[in-house]
Amino acid sequence: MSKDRRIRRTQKLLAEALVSLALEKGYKNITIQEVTERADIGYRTYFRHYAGLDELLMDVAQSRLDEIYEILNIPPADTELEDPILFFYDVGKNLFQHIQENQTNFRFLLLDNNLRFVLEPIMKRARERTEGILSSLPRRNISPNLAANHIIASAFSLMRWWLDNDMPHPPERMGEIFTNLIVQPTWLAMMQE
Amino acid sequence: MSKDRRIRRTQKLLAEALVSLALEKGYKNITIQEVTERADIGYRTYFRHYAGLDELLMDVAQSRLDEIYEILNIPPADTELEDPILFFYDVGKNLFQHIQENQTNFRFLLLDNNLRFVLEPIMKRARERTEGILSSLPRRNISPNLAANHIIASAFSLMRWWLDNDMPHPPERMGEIFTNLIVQPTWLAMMQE
DNA sequence: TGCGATATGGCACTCAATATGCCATATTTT
DNA sequence: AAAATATGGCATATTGAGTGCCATATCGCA
Repeated sequence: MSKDRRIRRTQKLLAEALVSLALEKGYKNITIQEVTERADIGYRTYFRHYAGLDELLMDVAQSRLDEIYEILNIPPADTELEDPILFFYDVGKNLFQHIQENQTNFRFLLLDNNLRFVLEPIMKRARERTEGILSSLPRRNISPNLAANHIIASAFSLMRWWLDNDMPHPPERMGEIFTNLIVQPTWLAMMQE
Repeated sequence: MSKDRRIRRTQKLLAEALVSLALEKGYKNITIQEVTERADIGYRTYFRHYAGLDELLMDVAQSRLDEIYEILNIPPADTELEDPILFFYDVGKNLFQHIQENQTNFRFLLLDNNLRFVLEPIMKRARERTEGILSSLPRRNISPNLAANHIIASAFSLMRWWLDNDMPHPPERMGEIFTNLIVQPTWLAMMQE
């Protein structure tokens, strides 16, 4: 916990105001003034916490990311995975499960086109981790870098499709689709040909 | 050709200034003032052509899109394709070919994270056309809508990877990768299981 | 070629929003 | 209870968007 209760209160209110406003009108169309008004926090106070809107946004994104990493508990990069495909399936299933339980925040982060820049570092990290896993494959007609890029980008587009269509399948089914449509084919495309 | 030579001149200069500035500092960080200065066009004149920065951007995007449609010459939606997979391969190959020949404009449009909102209508159109093609398949364990979403989103991420890594493969090879990594597997995932 | 139409350029101005300094007040920590 | 710190409100500087006005330059067309 950070030191002062007032700080936690202020930042919590600002974060909630940002998310709700962005869901209503899009991140691009909201101002710091609006956020402070909805949060019922003095305009002047905002700048004692964040330099601009993007900083608050980054803070919100980091919090959601921390929660995700906590839940997925991905093993460190030098760990030997006994069944990588199963690993991806599990991660996918848990991921979709978590998103379902925190819809508001993930609709905000994933569906607003003006928030892509926030996801960039997150996707980069995921790509690097994935590339590490794929690099252990013997034959590689497609570079692990490209394959990792494909898996992560496709995973994000799958999450977007799912949220955009009001989650027509349960998380388990999404894990299967992720495996059958993305992971398994990438694996095969790297090996065969 | 649009009517007045002065109009064409002004809009051309503004478009070039926008692209070069956005490539240097990112679309998010440029102002109308900067664009008019670099284009050597009066600030006041800008608003006689576009209501804001986004409008000029849309104009640029639309021009590139028109060029692409011209080159790909996609048959109308009610056309029966004899070999859909081959169709996707050809489109992919020509697409990568065209991007290679117009790098500057496509780096600008595809790699700037703050330009995603411009691509949205373009991707929507591509998704709808693709969904139409996939809907003719008999067995469908995965909905044509989801499959189309996957193919188009993956195609865009593939283009991005290619530009970001300074085009390590020729367009023909990219067409193959598009087919082997994305189109063919999607086809199979829809049928089998 | 010349003329009416139209596009451009520059200036002054309003408006909206960011951003900061100052100080009184409220809340928290110890 | 006292010292430390966070907040709120006000005044103000700054930046960039957007507009009205009018003189000038360029264009299309007869």
